[in-house]
Amino acid sequence: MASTSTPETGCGLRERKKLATRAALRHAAVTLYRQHGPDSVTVEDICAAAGVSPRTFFNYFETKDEAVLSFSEGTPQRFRQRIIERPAEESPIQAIHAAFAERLAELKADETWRERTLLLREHPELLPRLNHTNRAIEQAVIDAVVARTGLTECDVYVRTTAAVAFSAYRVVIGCWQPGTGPDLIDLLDQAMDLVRRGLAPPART
Amino acid sequence: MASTSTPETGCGLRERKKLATRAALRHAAVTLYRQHGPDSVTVEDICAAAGVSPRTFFNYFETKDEAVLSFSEGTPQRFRQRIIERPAEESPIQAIHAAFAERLAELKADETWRERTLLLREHPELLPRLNHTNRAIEQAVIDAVVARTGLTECDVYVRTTAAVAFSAYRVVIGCWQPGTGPDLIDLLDQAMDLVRRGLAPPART
DNA sequence: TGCATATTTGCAGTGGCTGCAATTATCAGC
DNA sequence: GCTGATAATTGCAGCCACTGCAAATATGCA
Repeated sequence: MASTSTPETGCGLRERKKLATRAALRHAAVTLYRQHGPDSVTVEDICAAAGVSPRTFFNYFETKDEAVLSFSEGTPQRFRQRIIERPAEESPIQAIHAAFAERLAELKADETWRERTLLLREHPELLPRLNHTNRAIEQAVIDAVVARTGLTECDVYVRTTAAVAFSAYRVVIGCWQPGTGPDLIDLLDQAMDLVRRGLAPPART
Repeated sequence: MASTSTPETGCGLRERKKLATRAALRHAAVTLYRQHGPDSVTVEDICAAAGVSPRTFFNYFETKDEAVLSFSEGTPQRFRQRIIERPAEESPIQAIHAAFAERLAELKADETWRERTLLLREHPELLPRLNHTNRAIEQAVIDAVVARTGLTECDVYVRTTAAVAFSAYRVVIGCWQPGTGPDLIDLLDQAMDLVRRGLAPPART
């Protein structure tokens, strides 16, 4: 449990209880969302399943969906850092590609992430509500490109690169079919290859 | 007024009244949003300004934001059609580029669109809530690429092309500075050029 | 004019979300 | 262990977005 939380668990009882409550709420929310559909689950239901009062829910999450959709703290920062730390000779898009590949390799093994991915496939109406999270990550990519190039945040090259790379990343996750289809990383390579070639149409078979 | 509505105004009084009410609600919503900020405006406020009952608001729009953010009916279909009708010798990305350029040329002249653009600049917290609209347009682009290539909707090339092109389009609108900066269409050409070159880093000056 | 049909409205209710103040649980010093 | 400072949980009252339903009103048409 709490697999999306930062591993440095505080030693105090208080800290541990908070982590546990957070995890319980997350788990209850995902489970109930998958069982009954997002709109048929109330905050009250989630709290009943997690054993806390409804009011407490909003001490942990700002919105009902956040219990299901939010990443662990620091995810955008880690994206940024990873891209920045790639070898200097890589072009921005290459560095982003490599950083995304590293990240996907981790996520493939993360049980919580896989469950959330399933949930999003079962209830696509949730996708729009991911926007808050997505924007944070896209901003992280922008920051990283700024750091690598010295250009400004408003530069068209900077913004286009970040937006294009991130949309390829999302496409890949959207196309992925756990189990049956090609591997996540292979899909990412495929999409990034298309981008590198300027989206030239594929040869007809 | 009602500049985002389809021009074929029905001749009957009923039709005209509905159009007028819709336009009044839209106008009141945008004005109040700009004056007081989206979260300080209630549906009741909007209805008071438009002279209808609060219950009526929800006969016209599904959510409060929709009065401000939704496009006119048929916008996605028109996007799709425009892309499909480009000359067959153009590659998908070229066809999308051309269709987007046509669309932007229209929008530049649309008073309502400019006002909404200003609103989004003043209150960026609204951007995530555009997702509903954005997804409809991206789907239209996907459909168009499917029609042009005969590939399936789930094909990685199809999805990547649509997502990348549309994200470039959004970047352009986001970077645009009405009045002071470069022209919208020039920005689009710039971004699409970057995409065609596979986001190769710009030459250092 | 008068009937069929659309539109508007009021009303009652659900549920997300918030501020506040009271209660309960943890912690640190002794 | 005991105690006061501090933090987390909870209940409560309330705002507001949004919905279904049925009554009232406006429009279109014969």
